[in-house]
Amino acid sequence: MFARVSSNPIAPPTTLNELGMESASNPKIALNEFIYKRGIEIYGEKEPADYVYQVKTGAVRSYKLLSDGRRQIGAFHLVSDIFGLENGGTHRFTAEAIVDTTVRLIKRQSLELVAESDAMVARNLLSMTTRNLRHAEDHMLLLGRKTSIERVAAFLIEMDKRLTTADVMALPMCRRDIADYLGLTLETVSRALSRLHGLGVLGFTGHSQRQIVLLDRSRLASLDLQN
Amino acid sequence: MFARVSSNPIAPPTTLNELGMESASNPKIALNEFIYKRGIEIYGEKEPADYVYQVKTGAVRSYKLLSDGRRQIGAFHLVSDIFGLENGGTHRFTAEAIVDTTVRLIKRQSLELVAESDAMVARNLLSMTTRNLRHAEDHMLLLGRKTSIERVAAFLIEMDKRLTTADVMALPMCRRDIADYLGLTLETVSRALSRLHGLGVLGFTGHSQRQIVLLDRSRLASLDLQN
DNA sequence: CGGGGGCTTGAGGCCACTCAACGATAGTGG
DNA sequence: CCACTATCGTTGAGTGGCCTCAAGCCCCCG
Repeated sequence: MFARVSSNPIAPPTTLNELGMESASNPKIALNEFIYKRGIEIYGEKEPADYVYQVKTGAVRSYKLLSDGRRQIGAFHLVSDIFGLENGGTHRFTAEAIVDTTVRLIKRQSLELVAESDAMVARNLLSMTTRNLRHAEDHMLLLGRKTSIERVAAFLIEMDKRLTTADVMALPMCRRDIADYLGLTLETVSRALSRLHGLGVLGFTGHSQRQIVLLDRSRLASLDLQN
Repeated sequence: MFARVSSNPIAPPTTLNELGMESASNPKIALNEFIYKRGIEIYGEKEPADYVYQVKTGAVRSYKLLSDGRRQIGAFHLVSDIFGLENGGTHRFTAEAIVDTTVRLIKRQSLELVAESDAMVARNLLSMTTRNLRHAEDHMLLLGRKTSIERVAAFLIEMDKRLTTADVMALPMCRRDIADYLGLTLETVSRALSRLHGLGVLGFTGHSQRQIVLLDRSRLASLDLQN
C-alpha cells in the first residue's frame, strides 16, 4: 500500500548518478518518483527485486524479522542513499519508510542491461555492493562484541557523518529503530543517551529528543573502541 | 612468517575456477601454493591486499579485533573457499590458519587486469562479493537478535552444509573460535552443545569433541528460528 | 481537551559472562 | 614409547549487564 505520484513530465534534473546512469555514454533511463507515507512498506523480504531505489527526501529502514517478531535493522537509508539493489532476484530485507519519503526508482532490468555493455556501470554495481559489505562487516563487530555505550556512541558517530547539515543532528528514527539497529532494547538506548548527556558529550535542542547536538566528538569517539 | 612451498612444476590440475580464471578465453595465470602452519597469520587487517586466496586443504578464520582484545570472527574459510578478495586496496580482516593449511594464491593485479576485458570474470567478482554480503547480512541477524542456543544451532547447520563428507562433522576450529564467531563466550558455546547433546540432537564420536554427529537435523533446525 | 505514541526512569529478573576447578587431549622431548 | 606439559573442553558458582515490566511525563494531533 503506497501513494503513487505521477512522474514528472519534464525530465527530472537528478538521476542515479552513483550508478553511472547519467554518464554521457548512456541514454537516460526513465526515472519515476514515488512517495511512501511514514511506516509504509516499500518492499518485503523475499519479494522479487524489480526496482532499485534512491532516497530523495526522508529516510528508510531495512530489516529482517524472526518468526516471533524480533527485528534486526541492517541499515538506515538517508537522503541520496541507494537501496534495494540485489544481485539475486529477490530482496534480502524488508524496507519501510521511517518518515514520509520520496524515492526515485529505476527498473532493475534496464540497469542490468546497461551494465552489460557499460563497464563503468558494472564497476559501480560492484563498488556499491562492496560498500554495503563493509558496512555489514563493521556492524558484525558492533553487534557481536561492543557494549551498549559503545554501540550508541558508534551510532551517533555514524549518523553525525551521514546527516549533519548544521551543528544539530535531526534523527529521523525513533528509539526502537535505533535499538533494533544496535541489537539492544529501546530502554537501553535511552539510558545510554542519558549517560552521554550526563557526561556532557551531547545535548538536546529542547524542541525534540531526536535533535541531538554533539558537544564533544573526540570524547564520544573515545567511548567507541575502534576496530 | 610462513612456510613457502615450491610451486608444482607440472601445471596444477585445479585453479580458481569460481572466478572464471580457467575459462577457455583466459590464458592461465600462474598459481602458487603456500602452506601456513596452524595459528599463523596469512594477512593482517589494513594490510595492502595484493593476493586472493583459495583454501586447498585446512581452514582459515577472518576476524577483527578491538583495541582491548575482543575479537569478532566474520567468517570461516573451508576447503575450496576463496577469501581475501577486497575491492579496495586493503584487507578488512586479519586471516589466520586454524590448522595447517595449504592455499592457492593469485595476484590481485592480474585478476583485475583480466576482469577488465573479460565480462564473465567481472560478473564472478560481483557474485562472490554478493555472496559474502548475504552471509554478513544473515550473521547480523544472528549476532543482534538470536539466543545462545539459536546461534549454536545455526552454526551447526551452517557447518553441516559446508563440511560434512560422511555423516560425521569434523570441526577444524576450537570452542573459542566458535564463540568469537557467534558473539558468545567459549563456556556458553560448550554449555549449548551439552544441552543439544542432552536433548539427543547431536552426538560425539568419542575420539574428539570436535567430531560431531548430527542425530536430528529437523529438531536442530527448529531450535534456530528462521528469518 | 482528551487520547495515544514516544521517551525516560526505576525496580527486579534472567541470560550470558566471569572466575575457577578439573578432566581429557594432543603435542613435545627425552 | 612414555612421561610431561600446555591447550582444550566441561561444569559449577556467583556476578553483572542488559532485558522486562511498569509508571509517569511530554508532546503532538485529532
